[in-house]
Amino acid sequence: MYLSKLFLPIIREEPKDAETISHKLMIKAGLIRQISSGIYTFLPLGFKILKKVENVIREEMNNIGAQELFMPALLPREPWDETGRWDLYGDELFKLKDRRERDFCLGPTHEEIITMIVKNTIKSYKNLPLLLYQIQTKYRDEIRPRFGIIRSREFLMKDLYSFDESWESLDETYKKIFEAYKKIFDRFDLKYYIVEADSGAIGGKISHEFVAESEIGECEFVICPNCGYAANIEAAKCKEIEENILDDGELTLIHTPDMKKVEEVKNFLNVNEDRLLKSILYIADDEPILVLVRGDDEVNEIKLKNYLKAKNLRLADENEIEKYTEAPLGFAGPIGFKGKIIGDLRIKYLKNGVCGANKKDYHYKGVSFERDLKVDEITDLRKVKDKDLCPKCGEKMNMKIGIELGHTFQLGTKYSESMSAFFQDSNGELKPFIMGCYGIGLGRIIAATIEQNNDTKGIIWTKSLRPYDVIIIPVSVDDEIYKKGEELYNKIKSFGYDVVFEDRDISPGEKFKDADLIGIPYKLILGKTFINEGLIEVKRRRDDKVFKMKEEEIINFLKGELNES
RNA sequence: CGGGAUAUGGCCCAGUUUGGUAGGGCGCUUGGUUCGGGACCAAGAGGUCGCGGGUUCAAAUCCCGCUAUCCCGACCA
Repeated sequence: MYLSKLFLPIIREEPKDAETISHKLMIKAGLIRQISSGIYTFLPLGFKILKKVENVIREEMNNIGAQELFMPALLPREPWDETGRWDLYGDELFKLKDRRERDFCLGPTHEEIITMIVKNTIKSYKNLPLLLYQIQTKYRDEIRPRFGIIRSREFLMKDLYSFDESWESLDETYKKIFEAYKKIFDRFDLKYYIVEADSGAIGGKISHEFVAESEIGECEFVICPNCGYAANIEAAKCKEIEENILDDGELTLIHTPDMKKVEEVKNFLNVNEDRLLKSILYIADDEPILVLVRGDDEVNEIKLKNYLKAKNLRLADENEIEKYTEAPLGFAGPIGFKGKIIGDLRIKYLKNGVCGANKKDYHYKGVSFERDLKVDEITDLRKVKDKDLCPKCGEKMNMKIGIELGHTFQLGTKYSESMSAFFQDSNGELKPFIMGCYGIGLGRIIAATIEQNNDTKGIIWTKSLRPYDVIIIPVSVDDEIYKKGEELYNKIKSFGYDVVFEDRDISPGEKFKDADLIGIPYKLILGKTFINEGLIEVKRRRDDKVFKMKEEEIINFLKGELNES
């Protein structure tokens, strides 16, 4: 490729609408252009890299016997009604109508569609397990698109679906895919964590997220430096912390006018947050439930929902609070509360604490757990925090964020049952498929790679994503040098390397800057070294190391370098 | 959806307080010089100042409404 012919709009200025490194660099280096919020065009260079991502994933999918297919993005409403997701998915689903006013949506994921296809095709256990995947554009109307292509509304995803005859067989399938995923992220030279994720109240048992190490990102998780336990914040468990706080006090009703929030009560009474008891009223499938956590903790609603096995869980509104606690918002408490009360493990150690009195403008102080509270159930309900104890080994865990690259999920029969997708087992009995689904965000792999590999000059591509192997830069416009460059270009190309020839009539500095920005791993520089010594300089992007060599040594050098790193 | 900010040539911005001929840098075109880390000189092309309304002799600038984009938060198989 002659650089003058490449559609490569490089920008010198910092793009004003980009904050994160990968977003800025992708725009500056001419990889992407924004079209609308969360919607991007991949320009030729970006698209070339995207294709590389795609091919690595495709290879590893094919290696485990998964078969590629291609489903539409424009989908009719009916299958979504069968599983209830037309409504459950909510505003995140892009909905539209055709000219006859029929409802359609743009697919955010394809469980319904794949199930529809398989149920009408596979009737026997003899055809299982079955692995089907596609690499296709997904649409999600995200509340807040962010970080360039990391959270966008249209994005390319590899989604794989598995169909098994039993849970045991699914376990094996899952393991196989899990290993393929590790291979994929290893091939991209990404630093990543494998994190336990929430599997939801219905169906699945196991779910994992593959999270790229990064300063930015939206996946919050904890990791134990001792045993390696890692879990998404939504799913993270923690060990009970045994702690002794103060002696019992005398239970007293105190006037706390207008003190509704933990912060206000804390300041008013001059006590620490950990001495307060937060009482939060939830409505779980129409039943009011008072949830107790310590003042400095927060309720993890997913844990709560899973524990209660509730289909619907939400915070009570103000009217419901008045109705059930007989006091306005801010004064709910367990003492005298008539409904079900469940508490977090940590409140067991509460002594001489403070809680709402179910009476406007009043709290109790001197509250002790054992003496004063009647709690129906105690379990782990709080949102894990930095330095909480590991549920496996008891060490202090660290909180981290990162970029979620992939998610694997055992679904079980959630979709097969609601859509009546059955096969006949070896006894001739009808059974629902045991399913799994597994996704990888392709754009995020590019963004995460850039987040992990860059310097002030630009992107430093890793092995499997580099858009080109080598760029040939004739430094001066000297005719002989230019011709030599062109000759070298043809020669190296003939050995199968992906080469760019810098043929633009611009200053040397700009040639170097551009090559560094787009991150080409090796620059072959023809200039004064060549004129004076007859040698060609090879400069490595990764560390700026310069190697001078004769022309005939170049191919061997490249062979060694490019294959190894 | 709450809070904050922005919108002026392809890109980055100044001009708005105090209304009076729309500016700079980068990029682009042409000619010349230059050529080892974002060169220089000269001449050019390119703008409904986000959109709609209002005030005024006169609006990028003042007033009202709307939209888009970004950031923080809430939300998120």
